[in-house]
Amino acid sequence: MPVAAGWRTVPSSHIITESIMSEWLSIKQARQSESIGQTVEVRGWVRTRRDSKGGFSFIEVNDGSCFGNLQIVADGSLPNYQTEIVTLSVGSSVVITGEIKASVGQGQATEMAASVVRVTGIASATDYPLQKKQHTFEKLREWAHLRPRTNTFGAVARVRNRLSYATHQFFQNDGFLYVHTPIITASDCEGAGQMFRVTTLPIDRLPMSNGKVDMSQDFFGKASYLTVSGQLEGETYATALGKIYTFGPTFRAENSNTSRHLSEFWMIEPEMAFYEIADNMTLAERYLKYMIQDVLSHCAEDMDFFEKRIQPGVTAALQLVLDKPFTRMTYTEAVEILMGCGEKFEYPVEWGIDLQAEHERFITEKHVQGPVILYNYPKQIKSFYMRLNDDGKTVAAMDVLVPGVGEIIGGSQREERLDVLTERMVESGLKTEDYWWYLDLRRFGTVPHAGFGLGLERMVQYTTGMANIRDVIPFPRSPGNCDF
RNA sequence: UCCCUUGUAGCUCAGUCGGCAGAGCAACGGACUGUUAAUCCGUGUGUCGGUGGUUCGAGCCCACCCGGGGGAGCCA
Repeated sequence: MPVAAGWRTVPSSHIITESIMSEWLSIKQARQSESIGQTVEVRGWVRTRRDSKGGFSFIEVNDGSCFGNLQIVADGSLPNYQTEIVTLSVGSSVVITGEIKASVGQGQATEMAASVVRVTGIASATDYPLQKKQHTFEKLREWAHLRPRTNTFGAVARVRNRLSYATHQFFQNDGFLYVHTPIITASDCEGAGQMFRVTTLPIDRLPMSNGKVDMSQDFFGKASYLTVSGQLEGETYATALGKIYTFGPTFRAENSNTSRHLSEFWMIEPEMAFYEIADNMTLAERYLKYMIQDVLSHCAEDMDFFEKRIQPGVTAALQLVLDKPFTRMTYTEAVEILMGCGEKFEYPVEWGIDLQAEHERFITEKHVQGPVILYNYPKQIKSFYMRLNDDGKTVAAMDVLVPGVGEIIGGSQREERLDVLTERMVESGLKTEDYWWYLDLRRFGTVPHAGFGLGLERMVQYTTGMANIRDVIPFPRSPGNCDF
């Protein structure tokens, strides 16, 4: 057990003379019945205070270690009862020493009988924005610096943390190597939408040459951008070290205003040498199931909250994902189902079109009622690096669709044949010389390989049932919004 | 970017036909022998998103601008 190392809010010169009074427990520990009988210290923020008829007060304290609060019973005989305790407002920070006891009241196993209540910081009740009631998520976005103090955002933060941890566990246990791909890149990779420009040029007086901006004078001597994917760089390490994964921030300058898109988000991209499309699907399914299992077993209290207050049925849906193998379906099969289902779609279905949200939703929510892996898409609607199938018209691409969120994973087997890849690049209007290093992977010891990308925020949405992606990342960046 | 919708007290919202700006919660003051969003009594709360216009008179009507939400496209 960690021992409080003389932590105080007094000036540091005073700390040395203070003796260690009692053990510092997290609220999570203090709420467990094994802690009954101990005299300990807890530190956190006041969630609510209720004054009782008997001349004493209940203070609920939370420190983020778990969903629940610890109920503190502060007796009227405490020296600072009238001066401080009865004025304790929501959001104030406290350090409280007392004995953990079995709770007399309903709703909690333990409570603390306070012997010392120290107030480290008052949150003025008239100024503190968070009230002891529900706020809309839209309002809480305006207070993104304070929203982690609410039940919902605390729970989201813990689930997000657990999903990140589970990601590393899963890949590390499987022998994958964590590779850091660059954030700043000079290659307009994949042509995957608009990129953020990175520059040190003065925007009010750009150096011009022949009527165009002279990029040779920029920091890197050429145009550079924030990455939209670490995939191409990831492939270089996979084709040397076998199985790798990246996990980092990704940027898209698309003017997307939806509940499923961010301008800055976190992506996990495994890339595996000697993997074919079927191996890729198996890995994606194992990975998703591992994360879900991990969250269900380690964030039970938070998941109870999401089940009761955010999206009833979310835990049963996740449990179902664990129990059932993912349905695998070719694009062609999906199109046949959509054309024969009798459903009226806004966008008509025919072979060759990119599937619309309504089509994907029908497949995953109505037809399969669970996760589905669609694969072998028409080559026209997919990227140049995806491996051309023998039929000459489809590529070995795969999307994992889940109910509610839609596409959670996109991936493919990569084109390992130099001649086919070069031809596809030319078709796509890309300059092969810009990708000389990428093509080198096919020139020197080329191997079949595959990989995929998973958007962490969409995974957090899926596991928590949170409706808007802006509420599953601490500080959301979207068009027109870069506050905090 | 397009379509729809919305902006009024700290928060959630009502505001009729264009005629004095109004509820709940929070806050504040008080009461109450163990409370769980405690309860009860009392008190106050305003750049009606902004700018301009119509009108004797605009929260309400008109124009433009800004922000929020939902849907679509793009994708993860």
